[in-house]
Amino acid sequence: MSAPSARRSRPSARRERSEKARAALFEAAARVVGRHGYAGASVARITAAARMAQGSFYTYFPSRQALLDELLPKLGEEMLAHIAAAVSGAGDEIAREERRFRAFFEFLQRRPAFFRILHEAEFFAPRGFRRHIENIAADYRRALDRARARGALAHFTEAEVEPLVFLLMAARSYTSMRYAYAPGGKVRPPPEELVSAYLKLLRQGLDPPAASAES
Amino acid sequence: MSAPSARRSRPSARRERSEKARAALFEAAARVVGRHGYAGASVARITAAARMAQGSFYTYFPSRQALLDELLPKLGEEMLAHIAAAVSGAGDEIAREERRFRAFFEFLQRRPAFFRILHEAEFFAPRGFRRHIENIAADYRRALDRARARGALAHFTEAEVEPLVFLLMAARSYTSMRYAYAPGGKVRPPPEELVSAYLKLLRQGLDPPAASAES
Amino acid sequence: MSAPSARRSRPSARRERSEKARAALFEAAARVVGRHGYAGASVARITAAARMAQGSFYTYFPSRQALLDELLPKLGEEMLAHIAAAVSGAGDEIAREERRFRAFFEFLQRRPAFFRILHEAEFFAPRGFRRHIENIAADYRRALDRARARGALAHFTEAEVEPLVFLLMAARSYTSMRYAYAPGGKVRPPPEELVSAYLKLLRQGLDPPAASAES
Amino acid sequence: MSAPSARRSRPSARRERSEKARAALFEAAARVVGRHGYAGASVARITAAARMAQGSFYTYFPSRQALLDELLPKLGEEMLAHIAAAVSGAGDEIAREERRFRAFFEFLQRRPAFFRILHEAEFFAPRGFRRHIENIAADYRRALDRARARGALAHFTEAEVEPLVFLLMAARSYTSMRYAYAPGGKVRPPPEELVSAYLKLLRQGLDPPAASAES
DNA sequence: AATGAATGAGGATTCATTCAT
DNA sequence: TATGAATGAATCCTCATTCAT
Repeated sequence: MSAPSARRSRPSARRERSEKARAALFEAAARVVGRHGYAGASVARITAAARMAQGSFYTYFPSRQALLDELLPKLGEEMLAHIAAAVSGAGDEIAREERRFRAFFEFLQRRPAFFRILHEAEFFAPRGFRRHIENIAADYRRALDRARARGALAHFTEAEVEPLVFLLMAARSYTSMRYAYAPGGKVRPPPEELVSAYLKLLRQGLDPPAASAES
Repeated sequence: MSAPSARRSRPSARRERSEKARAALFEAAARVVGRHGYAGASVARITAAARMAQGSFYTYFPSRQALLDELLPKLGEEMLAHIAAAVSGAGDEIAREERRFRAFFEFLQRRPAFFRILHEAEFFAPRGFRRHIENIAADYRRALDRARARGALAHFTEAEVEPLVFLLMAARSYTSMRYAYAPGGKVRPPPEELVSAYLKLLRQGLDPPAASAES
Repeated sequence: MSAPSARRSRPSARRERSEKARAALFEAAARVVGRHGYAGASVARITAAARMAQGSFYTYFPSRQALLDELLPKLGEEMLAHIAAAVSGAGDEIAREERRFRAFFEFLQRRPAFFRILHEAEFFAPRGFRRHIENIAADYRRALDRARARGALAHFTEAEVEPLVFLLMAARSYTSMRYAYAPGGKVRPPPEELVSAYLKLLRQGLDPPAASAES
Repeated sequence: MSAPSARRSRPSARRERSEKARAALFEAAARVVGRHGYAGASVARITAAARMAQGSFYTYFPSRQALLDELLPKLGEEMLAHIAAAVSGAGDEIAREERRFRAFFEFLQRRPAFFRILHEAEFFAPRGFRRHIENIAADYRRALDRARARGALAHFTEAEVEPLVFLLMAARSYTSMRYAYAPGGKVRPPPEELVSAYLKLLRQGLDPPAASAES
């Protein structure tokens, strides 16, 4: 009764359409979360933004949470790429960290939705958040390991590298909440005092060497 | 139109009972948020935990949000007191910061609910979160100003002190998410590597002075 | 164990205090209904306006509804008095009705709360509304009966007098909703066209006598 | 991205079912308001009467109020149609008004719920009430303008026509409260004395021409 | 595969009335 | 008698998910 090839298109074409729809949902979700937060990212809103029927959502994702949990890791990769590009070719490790720090804020500005997605994910998309943190931390870890191979960070033990990674991540993530976010979803560049304070901390610690020598 | 005081029970007795009920709601809310998060802290659950009728809630708080917003600042003061006690009498500024850092983690362990209350507040009780951050930052700020008066932190400019405050707050807050939280609401002490890495960073920065000189 | 006369004041003094409190609640209720409508006239608001504890309300009235039901009849008597004063000494029955009509609108302006109390009572205080209507109608009825005794309204049968009463009440009550109410609880005087149209209707009916003769 | 029409049931089938559900809610609401009043017309009751889940309500109406506000204008059009049919072909303007007056009461009897819906709407569905009043008044206005074009109502000025409209509306609306409503939601026909008194008023005013001349 | 209507549990809040003090 | 805290039923609305078409 049915004529298979006539009735439906080639499997690959189907696959393609499917991928497109998934991607559209992603895009829509990012926009919606950026504007309304995870809590406001109802399936209704997301599908509306993707110009799709509400029910169709469940063809592409098993649940609302599943999509939300993929959101951050996906954008996180963009962020990593952006930072990697910024770092390439910099001088000593602190110069490289400065590039990373600034690049992080640049990325926030370029992709303002990312700010909200990143910061809310911890509670609204915890699986996604963890995956993202692991991705970023692993990347950072590789960078610091290479730095150590080059002789830098010499006074930190092997076991201290991971904590160090989180301390550096802390610096940019936490301060971005304080210094980058402006009402209305706007994202500002970091004030220079923040960058310089950070760099001084990285170069010499809390106190100048002389002071530490005397103590 | 008003009656002599002998005619009805001391107003103070009522006041007292009232205070008790309010306090019970606070306690209950802290417990509930600790276990279920802010999102799960429905008025129904909170009043049930306080063994009280749902409607009674509104005798003590104008809204659910109002209570939730008071939660963190209140516990934050406890935290501040705990840290202040721990710091008193320590040596140089870095030793003091070590005490603060450790005391922060101690407090998390003593008051496991605080961990969740602190970290979720940013999104579920933003007013309370901001008040808390301001309280903590102001306190920190005073500490660093005193340190500078004693000659420490000499290479930071006046304008860099506030950023520095947030960098220090970042260190403990962000790493606690990674190192202190264990599933089931358990809170662990920080690994020694975290503390030592932090202290090295504060003493000498990323690279030992010699190394940085040579690079 | 008790010394009666020392402990409490004379019964009449008590009665007096009690009356005062009741009156205060009335006043308060009228104010509150005027501003917030019956629906917004919660016991809490009324007692607050009367500077009294919520619970005390039930010493003076068996229920919220009981007070609300007394409100309109009470104010209605004031209104009757006002209208009666205005009518006294006027000429023919239509001149008298003009006085009543205008006096009704004057009263609404003098007592703006009355407007709302009157119009909402039908649904929120139906017993009070019915009592009020009966009072007004009975008064009107007496006036028309006297008019008939003077030879006016000669073409109406005895049985048509009551309907007539309601037709006259209709005119002022219904048109006040349309022409007297202004947003913000303000009450305006009736436009002259309303009064003149009404009087023409009363003097000659819809069509001038000549016209009706010709038809 | 959209599918051929053969693939799923005709959209019209869905549309139809949807219309049916909306209509069912209307019907249910009219019944419920008729019996319990607007205040008792909870979404729970309405949906129960329409044999539908509570949540489904919001597929068809954005809010409870939105439905309630549509109720009266909708029924009002039915009423207008009923009255228009009754009036057609009557003689002079007063004969026509008699037809309208009687038709109004007939409609109340045919649709007993309308009585309550009409009278409570002023406070519980004010937007709907205003729309309804405007509809009715506009219709009336057209009728009187036509009458004037035919030479009737000659002694009223242009500016007095609108007030006149409201005086006529007043007559039927207000007296229906008194004469048509019976406990239990029953609606009675108007007593003949009401009709005759009304007509005498319209034909000759309060006093017969002779009497008024003599006074 | 796509649609969008249907579901129903769950949540915050209000308020008349009761009651212990 | 006066107080004001306590009660708990009732209400509107949201939304993830399911399901018939």
